[in-house]
Amino acid sequence: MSLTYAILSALVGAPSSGYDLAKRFNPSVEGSVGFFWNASFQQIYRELNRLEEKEWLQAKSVQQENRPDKRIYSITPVGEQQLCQWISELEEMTPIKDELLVKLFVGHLVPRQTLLSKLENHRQQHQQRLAIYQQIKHQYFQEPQVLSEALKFQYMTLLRGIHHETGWLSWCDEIMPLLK
Amino acid sequence: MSLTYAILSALVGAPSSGYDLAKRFNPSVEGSVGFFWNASFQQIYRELNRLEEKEWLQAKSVQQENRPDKRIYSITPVGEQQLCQWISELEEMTPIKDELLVKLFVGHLVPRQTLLSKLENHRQQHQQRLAIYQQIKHQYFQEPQVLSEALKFQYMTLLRGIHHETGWLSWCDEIMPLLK
DNA sequence: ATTTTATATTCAATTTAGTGAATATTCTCA
DNA sequence: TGAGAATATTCACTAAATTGAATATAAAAT
Repeated sequence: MSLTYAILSALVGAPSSGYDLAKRFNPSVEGSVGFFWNASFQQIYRELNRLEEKEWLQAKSVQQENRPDKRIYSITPVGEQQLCQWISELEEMTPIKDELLVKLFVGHLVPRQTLLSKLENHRQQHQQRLAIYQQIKHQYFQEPQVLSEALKFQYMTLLRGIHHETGWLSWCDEIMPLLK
Repeated sequence: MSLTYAILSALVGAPSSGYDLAKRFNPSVEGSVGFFWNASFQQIYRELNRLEEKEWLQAKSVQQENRPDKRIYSITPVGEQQLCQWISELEEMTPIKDELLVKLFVGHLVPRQTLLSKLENHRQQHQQRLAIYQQIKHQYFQEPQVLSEALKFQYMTLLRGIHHETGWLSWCDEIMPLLK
């Protein structure tokens, strides 16, 4: 259900085409909803059509000369009202669901090197993702206390990404010695 | 696809009924797969039937006197082989998908107190979950260096849970002042 | 001139996940 | 004795996610 609201949220203050949205739903784009939600372009276009039909979004066709024409979606008052209501609802903690941990749980069934390689690989990926987040932090959020309201909230989600990645790194560092 | 393998993993060395499995797929049961995967009992029974049909699992009916009869599932050699092959495959980092962060991203649309209450609530839930994990750690994993191979891997997944919760707590502590 | 890449979107099919309702047995507690 | 809780499982429906294919325009690269 949340893709609905993730799209609505992404469009608040930033009307976008499906194509642009799809890019923003990718985790390595700055200031992006990709920090905390992701979806394929097919999912996004489908959801945009549903939301337009419900009139939570409205679309404006834009003729372009240098590229194919596109449709820019923006949130309607009804959509914003629905979004606000959803925000106010109670939500549960998101449970962990992670393939790597399933694999590790029965790690004794495979050679040690298999898992060690996986962990080294994951560690590196988390390190890279963290570097992206840190770069965004330094570029756009040098002085958090002077940010606009809207940006302050985006900064908080970025911080969540940073804590997420540092948590993975410290875990890797703690368990890799146990594996050797 | 991973529920398949999460179930296979859960049954390695611990044949169980659907009912017992369903309990183990709950995050607050010690030594449990619930640390890193969760599923409803309906999902689990359905998947057990599929896996029995594929002969990755076999079931043994057990008559009981004090309770309704049950079927105990255990992994077959084919199932274990499939599990090992899946473990060896490459997996991606699991992207974050979190409702609370979607809500926070557009937090400026609602009163501050709404989000502050949510954060306090989440902080408390993560704190409680962490306490459960710490308790399990102290009870079963006092001396990690002397654990059996199988238990050492389970310990690593428990540590992941601990890092996950501490990461959430430190994030809450960092952002809550920004919200006030 | 042709291929590739980027922009921009749609449709169909399948798989996986999630929810609600229902059934049956036995124990415990009032 | 009857209600409720715990054990044990199945069926049906709906929603969400995944995958593959397809179409079209225009720029850039070979």
